[in-house]
This record gives sequence, C-alpha cells and structure tokens, in this order.
Amino acid sequence: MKKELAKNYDFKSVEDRLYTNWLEKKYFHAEADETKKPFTIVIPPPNVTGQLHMGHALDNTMQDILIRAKKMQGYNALWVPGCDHASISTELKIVEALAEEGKTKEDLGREGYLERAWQWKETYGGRILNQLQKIGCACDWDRERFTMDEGLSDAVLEVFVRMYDEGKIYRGEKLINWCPNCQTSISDAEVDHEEKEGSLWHLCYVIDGTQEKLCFATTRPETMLGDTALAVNPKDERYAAFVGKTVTVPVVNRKIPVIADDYVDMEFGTGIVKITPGHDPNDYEVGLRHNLPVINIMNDDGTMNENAGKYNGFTSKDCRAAIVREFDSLGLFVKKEELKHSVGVHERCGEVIEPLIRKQWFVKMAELAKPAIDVYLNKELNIVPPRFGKIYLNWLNNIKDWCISRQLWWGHRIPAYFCEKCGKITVSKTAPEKCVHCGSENLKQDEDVLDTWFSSALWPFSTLGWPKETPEMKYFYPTDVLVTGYDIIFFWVIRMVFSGLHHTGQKPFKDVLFHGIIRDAQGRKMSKSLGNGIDPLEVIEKYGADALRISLIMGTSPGNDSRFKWEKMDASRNFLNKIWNSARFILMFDSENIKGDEANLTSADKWILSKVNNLALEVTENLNNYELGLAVTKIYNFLWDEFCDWYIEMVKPRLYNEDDDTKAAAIATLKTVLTNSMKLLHPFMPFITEEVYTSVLSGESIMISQWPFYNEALKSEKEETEIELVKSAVKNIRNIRAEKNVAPSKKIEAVIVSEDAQIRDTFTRSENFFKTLANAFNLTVPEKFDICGDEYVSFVIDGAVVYLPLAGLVDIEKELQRAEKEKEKLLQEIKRAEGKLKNEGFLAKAPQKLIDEETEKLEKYKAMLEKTDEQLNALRR
RNA sequence: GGGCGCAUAGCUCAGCUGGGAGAGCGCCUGCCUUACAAGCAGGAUGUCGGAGGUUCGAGUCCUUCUGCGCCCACCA
Repeated sequence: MKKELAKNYDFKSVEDRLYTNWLEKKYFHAEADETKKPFTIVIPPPNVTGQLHMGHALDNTMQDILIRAKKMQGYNALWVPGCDHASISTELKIVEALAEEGKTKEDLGREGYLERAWQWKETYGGRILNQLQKIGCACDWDRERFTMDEGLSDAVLEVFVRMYDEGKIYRGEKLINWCPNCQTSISDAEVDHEEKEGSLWHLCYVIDGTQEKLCFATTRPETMLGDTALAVNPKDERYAAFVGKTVTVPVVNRKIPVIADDYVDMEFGTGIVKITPGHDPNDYEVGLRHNLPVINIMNDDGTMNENAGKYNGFTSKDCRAAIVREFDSLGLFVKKEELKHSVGVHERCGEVIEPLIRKQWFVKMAELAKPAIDVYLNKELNIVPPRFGKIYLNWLNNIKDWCISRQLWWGHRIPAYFCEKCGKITVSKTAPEKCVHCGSENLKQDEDVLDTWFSSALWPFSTLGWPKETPEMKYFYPTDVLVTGYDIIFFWVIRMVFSGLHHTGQKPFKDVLFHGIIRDAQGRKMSKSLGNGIDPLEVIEKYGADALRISLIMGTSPGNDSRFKWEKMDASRNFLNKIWNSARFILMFDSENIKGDEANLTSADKWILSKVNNLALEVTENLNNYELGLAVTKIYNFLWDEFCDWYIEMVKPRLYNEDDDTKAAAIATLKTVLTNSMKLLHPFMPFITEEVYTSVLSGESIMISQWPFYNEALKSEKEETEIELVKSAVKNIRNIRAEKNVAPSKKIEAVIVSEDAQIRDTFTRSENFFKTLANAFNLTVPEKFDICGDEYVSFVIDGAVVYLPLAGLVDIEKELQRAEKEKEKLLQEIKRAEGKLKNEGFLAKAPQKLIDEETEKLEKYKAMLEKTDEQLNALRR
C-alpha cells in the first residue's frame, strides 16, 4: 500500500501540530552540559504588552535560523526568551485606559496603580510570545524571563547599589530632557529630532541708563522670562562696547549682563543671543562658564510657573503670543522671519521636549565607555555588517552621562532612601531600617523608577541568573550572538556591552548581527499613522510561517532594509509546494521490496550526491558568516533546478522500470539528497522540512537530526563533468526542437559523434536521459559520421557533434547562419582566453589554478572551432 | 557640519575574500508529459549612476561628481 499525500502543501494542517510536538518533546530546552559546546542567544525582549510586527518577525526568524542550525551541528543551543516591562510605553497605555474610565493614576495611588499595571501585564503580556511561537521560534520557554520578575529585579538593585558605591551613579541637578506629556525626564537617546517650520522673532532689550536697544533673534520668545544674560561674540566689534553693561528684561524687570562668549555665531541673526540657562542646553553651558543664575520658568506639564510673573499658568504657546504682543507694544519688536529648524520630540509620544533643570539620577559614562571602545578596537566584539562599528564607536566617543531616573511608577523603583532628618541618602537593595549617616529611622524611598534600558542593559546576564553564580551563567555566558535592528544600537546594544564588561568582566556577546527595517511595497516605513503596516500573523494565516520566513530572508543582505511584497509570498508558497511535490514523488516509489542494490550508483546518482555535499559546505560556511540570504538562495536553486528539474527527471525511467537493477540506488539517492537538503533548509523553513522528514523520510525529528557536513569522500568530479556534458547536449536539443517547432510529443532521433571513446561511452550510457529529457530516441553514437546536408540539424558541444535528423525542417541557409554565429562566439572566446594567456602580467601574477583553467578552456574552444568549421564545410557542399 | 547606505534586466533585489553579469516577479513562444499548471520546456532584455585611477584583470578596491535615503551633531 503506497502512502498518499495531498497534491498541494497544506501548511495549516502542519505548523501548529509540529510546534506542539516540539514543545512536548522539550526539544527547545537546554541545560548546562560541560560535555557539549554551548551556543547562546538571548532574545531582544519585546515590550510585554506589544504586538508582533514585521521587525520582530525578521529579527526572530534570524535568531531561530542560527539556533536551529547550531543545534543540528551538535551545539548545546539555548535561546532565552522574554519580555521587557517597557516602562514608558506601558505606562502610557495604562494611563490611557484609565482616562477612558475618567480616572487618573493619582486617583488610584501608587499601590492601586501598580496593581492595575500588573493586571494589565497579566492580560496582555505574553501575547507576543505566543505570536513568536507561530513563527516557529525554538525558544527555551522554560527559561522565559521578564525584566520585572524577581531575579531580574534583584540584578537591577544589585547593579544600582554597586555603581552608587563606586561613585558611578550620582544624583545631580542638571539640564535634562523633559517630556511634558509623559511628565518625566528622558535620556538623550530618547529624543528624536524633527525638522519643523518655525519662526524667528527679532526682539530687543534696552540698555540700562540709555535709550539704546540691543536686538536679538529667538525661536522661543517666551523663554525670555528666564533670561539671565545677553551674549555676543568676543571678536564682534559691533558690540564690544556693550560687554559688561546690563540690560533690563521687560515683563519681569530683571537686570542682566551683556557677556562675551565664543558660542555666539556673529553671522546668525543679529549676532546677539539671549541666554536662558534654565531651558536650553547651549545656554546652560554658557551659564556655567559665566556663573549665570538659572531660572526655571516651567511647570511639569509645560505651563508657565510663578517665575513667569503675570504669565503664571499660561501654556507656552499662549505665553509666546502674549510676550510678542507685549514687546510690540513696548516698541521692542523688530520683525518675524520664517525659519526651518529641528525640534526635539519624545520618540515614544511625539511631544516636544522641554529642556529644563531637574534633580535626577545619572550614570557617569566616561569610565564605562572606555572598555566598550577597547573591546571593539581589539576586535573582540565582532559587528556585522562592519559599517555599524563606526556608529557604535562614534556614540561611545561622544557619550554624555546617562539620565536614568524616570518620574513614572511602572518600573524598578530606585533603591535610594532620603533621610528626613539629615537629608542624606542611603542606598540599599532592601529598605534600610536607619539612615546610615545619622541613624534616623525617618526614611523615605525615592519616588522615581529607573529607565527601562537600565534593566535591558543587564539582559544577557540577568536572564542567566546573575548576580548569582548559577551553572547557566558559567556555561552559557558570554552569549554568542546578538541579533537586532540597527535602530537600537544606542538604546540597547552599547549599554549591554559596557554593562556586561563592567559587571561580569566579560563582553555580553561575541558577535552582533544587525538587520534592516522591513518597509512596505513602496519603500515607506511601516507605521501606525500611515496605516501601511502588514501584520505578520495575517501573512502566516494566508501563507504559513515557512513562507513568511523565507520571504523575509531570501534575497536580502545583512543590515539592508527590504520591502514586503505579497508577490514575494506567492513565490515562497510555490517553493513550498515544489518541495512538497518532490517529496510526494519520492514517496510514490518508496516501498519495501525494491529490486537491486542500493550501492549500485549511476553517474547521475554520484553527480547529485556530490552536488548536495558541496551545497552543505557552502551553506555551512554562509551560516557561519551570517550570510543567511545567500545560504537559502543556494538551497532554493539546488532543490528546484538541480534536484527537481534535472535529477528527478533523469531517474524517472529507472523508477518506472520494474526490472531496472539500479532502481533501489535511485530511490536511496533520492532519499539521501532530499534528507540532506531538508536538513540544510530546516533552520530556514522548520515546518515543511520537519513534515517531509517525519512523514516521507520516516525520521523521528529533523530538529534533533545531524547536520550534513561536507564529506570529501562524496566528491565525484568525473561524474559531475559527465552529467554537465549530457545536460548541455540535452539543452541544445531542446533548444532546436523549440526553434524548429517540433512538438514536444514528437519523438526524434539523435546521432552523437565523437572520436573520444570515453565520451562515446558516456553518451551510450545516457541513452535514457535523451529519451526522457529531450524525447530523443534511437540514439546512435558513432566515431565518425559523414552524412550531412539538408537531412540533419547539427551542433557542436565539448568533445562531440550532435546530429538531429529533421528532414523537411532543415533550411541550409539558416543552418549556415547558426554555425556562423556559433563560430563567431567561439572565436570571441578564443580571443578572450588567448588574450589572457598571452598577457605576461596575467601569467606572472594570476593564480596557477586560473591559468590552468584558461588553458583548458582555450583547448576546448579550439577543438569546438575545428568541428564547427567542418560543419560549415559540410553545409556548403 | 560629521558619518553611513543605496544607485545592477520593465519591477523588487542578490552578487560572500577582485578572475567570464544572476534570481524572483513580469513579458514572448510551445506544452493540462503518469510529483507539482502554485507546473514544464524554450526565449528576449543590462554602457552594473557619470568621470578618473589602482591592477595582468574592477559590478566588486581608491578618488571625485550626480541623484535618493538614513544616522549623529548643531540650529538665537
């Protein structure tokens, strides 16, 4: 009884079933095991309440490919999954949900709010991890982690306390980026710069004791309320006389000095700058140099505060308009110009960032950055593609202290306790009973939480149990490769590197593999606002995970963006179907009592075995170099072109002939080649390869099967040449058939003439190929063949001339043209080869292998030319 | 201002350390051939953005220009 399979591959009946089986068999689980070599990846943790998007699909497909390949290659492969609490994003969502109920987080209080947040996390959290399972990810789900779970929180506290004790974490009052919408400070990395249309107002202050005005240009008139100086360039002769004098800021009637500072660009505006140290980073620096007072004029929500005098409570927008009107009425308004300038916005919510002074916690970066720079310069950290190394270095070389405190509730609360008595700080992992400075028991914990990235920075080792000395830490750390998008180099990658180096003394990973962004069909970024996003789950629903995976990987190169196109999905589906049908075909002949010896291999068998062996070599190498797109393209071409279009067609006559004594060998070869190519393909398309492996090839699971490494013994150079020769003859015959409009169903004869006994032998043995592949029968292979003229169409191949008796279809003129064209081509080839071989530079410097190849080719073409000439002569007779 | 990427067939893109230009889709022709019409066979299409240079040899390396895109910094 032969097994029957559906004609078309039905991924829907396969994917979930296989994934469940893998889970049940615990194939994804890894334990520390000193007898095997570890291979470790930690997942870039998605936001706990996030939804899967194309970026995740690509990122995790790449990791899954590496994990599955390494596992088959004998490594003890561990992929640690988990989620990030995503402090700001999650808090935004919860606050939004509360708002719909007409509540604020203050209404609930800190405790009530956190309860609500955890509920939210329980409801929506993990959803994204289930979505990863749909893609086929071989994560060790037993080791799932969350940045706010007990172990990881402990790591966060440990790091904070250590770094505080080392003086690497400090609290300071500095100008920070403030998001009035989220009402929290954010780090420099979280500020996006957008080009916006704005205005440049020219306004003036009056010099004290005179009627003279000094006019300046500003894009933010309302900040004049916080001005504490006017500045000019020290080299600017126009204003040299005014330096040292004072002017009065109207509205608030404050006398401020005119100072000289290099910061001022003489060419821009009027050459005079108002200095607002409390609300501008550059002005802040100027203020430090000149000991200027700092005035904060803004509330947390971005409205004006009491320092704004009568504008107290105004929004900045209203305040700006009012100020401009007031200057106008005072005769201090000159003009308003249009100006394009960039505005800092919060990358999470899009709100315009207000720089302002706040007391915050910072990580001192200079010393931490150094080892991270060295580890890259010493080539101990390998960045792929290498160009991203420059971005990495550039950021580290210009690094500023990292603002890590956030005025939020969802996150790791800062373990710092203020003494109400002496005002000093006690930092401790657990709530201290007394102030370490004065012994008072009146302590209050800092209200702020830590930047999400503070905990993500520890992810590669906190997930393995650090700070405890766990077996996992010892065995799986440092991890092998980090796979992520280039858009989070600053947020995450760099912070993991310096954190890993500082806390564990080792780099957190050996390699970093960056990928690009998946754009829409027009090349635009997928975004919620454009509504052009494509849901990977929808794609999986329609085409299956394998098809999605291959579409994301094939034809792409590391670090480059790519476009999602549905047509590409069709192509991938077709490939799946092709594989499925080749397997189905093999199954048709796979029965228990087949005649013949499996070892009775023909040239074709040896040829395809040699080919797949070579494929294993290349794919293994490509994988090691992270050339995933190249690797899978090679497998695709091998399976479709070589295996299906040539080999399977070649073995058909043997399979359909019950008496053929090489039938068993053919089936064995088919199965070997299918097995090996499925194994090579498995990391890329885990489901169909497993389905073929288990249902057609009767294996237990391809996941735990052995990788087909290159085996020198399987190399068959002679057979490769032989089959290639046959292929070229067949192709030529097909070509002529098409040209002469000989119906595919019409049988023709063929005569192959060669003086070379070995070649004659090859073709004699290949008679069946000509029947099945070219519908050419009665093949004769003489040493000499003189009949020519209008009875035959002929062509020359390497070492032989092929004659096709096509009486009635032969047009001598056209045959002459064909032969002339062929001759022309050969002459060109000969010229090219001779050119190289007569070039002394080439002979002296080119590798010997290349010279030999060219020499061989030259001889071959010369022989073919000779035959072509004979052909021409015969035609002209 | 500094840096990076892209420019290759009509479209989307590969091309791994320099050694005879490729794929998918689309297009044309012929085939429902007993694995697959989601298929088979055959075919057409490229000044590899322009200009220099290095080299025996350049799509690949260097310089420069043009166009598009991105990142960082600055922007009174």
